[in-house]
Amino acid sequence: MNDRLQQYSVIEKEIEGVPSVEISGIRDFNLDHIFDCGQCFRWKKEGDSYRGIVNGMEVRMSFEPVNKDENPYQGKLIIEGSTADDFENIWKNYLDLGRDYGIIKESLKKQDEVIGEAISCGEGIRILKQDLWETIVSFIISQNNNIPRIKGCIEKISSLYGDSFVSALGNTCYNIPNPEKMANLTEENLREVKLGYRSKYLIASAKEVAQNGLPENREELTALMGVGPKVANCIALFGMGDFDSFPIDVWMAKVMNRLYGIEEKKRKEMEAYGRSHFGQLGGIAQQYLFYYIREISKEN
DNA sequence: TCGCAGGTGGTCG
DNA sequence: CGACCACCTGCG
Repeated sequence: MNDRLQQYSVIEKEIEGVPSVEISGIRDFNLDHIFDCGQCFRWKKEGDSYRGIVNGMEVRMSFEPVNKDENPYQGKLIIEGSTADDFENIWKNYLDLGRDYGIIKESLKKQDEVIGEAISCGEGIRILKQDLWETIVSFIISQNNNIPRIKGCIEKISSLYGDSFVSALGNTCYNIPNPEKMANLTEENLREVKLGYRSKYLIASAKEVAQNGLPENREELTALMGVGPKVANCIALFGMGDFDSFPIDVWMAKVMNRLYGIEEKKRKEMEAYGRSHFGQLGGIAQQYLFYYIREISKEN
C-alpha cells in the first residue's frame, strides 16, 4: 500500500497444543483500542488477551510490545488457533494490517488542529473488515440498546439458530444464523432472544437479503427495515470498507459538539462536516473521536 | 418509578 | 425536511 509498510514475519508454533502464529513487525496496534471502540460485539476480554469468533473460526489474540516504554503500539501479535495460512487469508485482512495507520494519523493531525488529542488517546485503533451480514445483524440489534445487551442478543440468537462448530481452541462455537435461516424465523422464535421490537427488523431484513442478495451500498442498506442513517454508516464502514462513512451516534454527537462546536441536535450537519472535512479518512477519524469521548467520559 | 442505552419508523406541521 | 414520539428490555 505504501513504502512505510514493512513485511510481517510470521512464525508458526504450538501454544498448549493449539496451532498458533506470532506476527512480528506490527505497528499502530492495541487490542483494547480495536475491540473496545464499538465496532464489534463478539470479542471477549480475558486477562490481557481477547477471544472471538469470526467467519466460522475462534481464536485468541494477544499483543506484546517490543519496547513498551518506547512505543507500546509496536510489537508482536500472537494468534492462538490460527495457522500461517489463516493469517494471510483471514486475519491480516480482518485486522486491516495492509494499511499504514501511522501515515493516516499524521495526515489527520496535519489537516485538523483538534483531532490530535483524540488520536493520542486511541493510537492503536484499526477498522476491522467484518462479514457484511454479521455487521448488518449486529448493528440492527445495536440501535437504542446498550453494549452488554447487544452482545448477549448476538450470542443468544447464534446459539439458538446458528451453525455450531468446534474451534481450534476446543470450544463449541456458534455462527450468526445466515440470511436464509433467519428469514424463516418468526417473532415467536425470537422471543427468547429478547430483541424487543428489533426482531421484526431482523426478520424483514433477512427476508430481503435472502431474496435479493446483500446490499452493495449505503442506499441499499438504508432500504432495509431497521436501518437508518446511523446504522447504515456503521455497516458501510465496518462491513463494506467504506472509509468515508461517518456515523453519528449519541457519543459522536457529544464529541462533535465539544470539539467542533456543532449543535448536538444537528446530526446531519455533523455527518456532512465529517465527510467534507476528513474525506476518505472520515471513518477512521470517527473511530478516534468516538474512542476519545468514551474514554474521557469514563473518567468522570 | 423512571430515565436511559451506539436509533428508527411513522406521523404531522 | 425537521420535530416529535412510541418502542422491547434490563439496569441503576
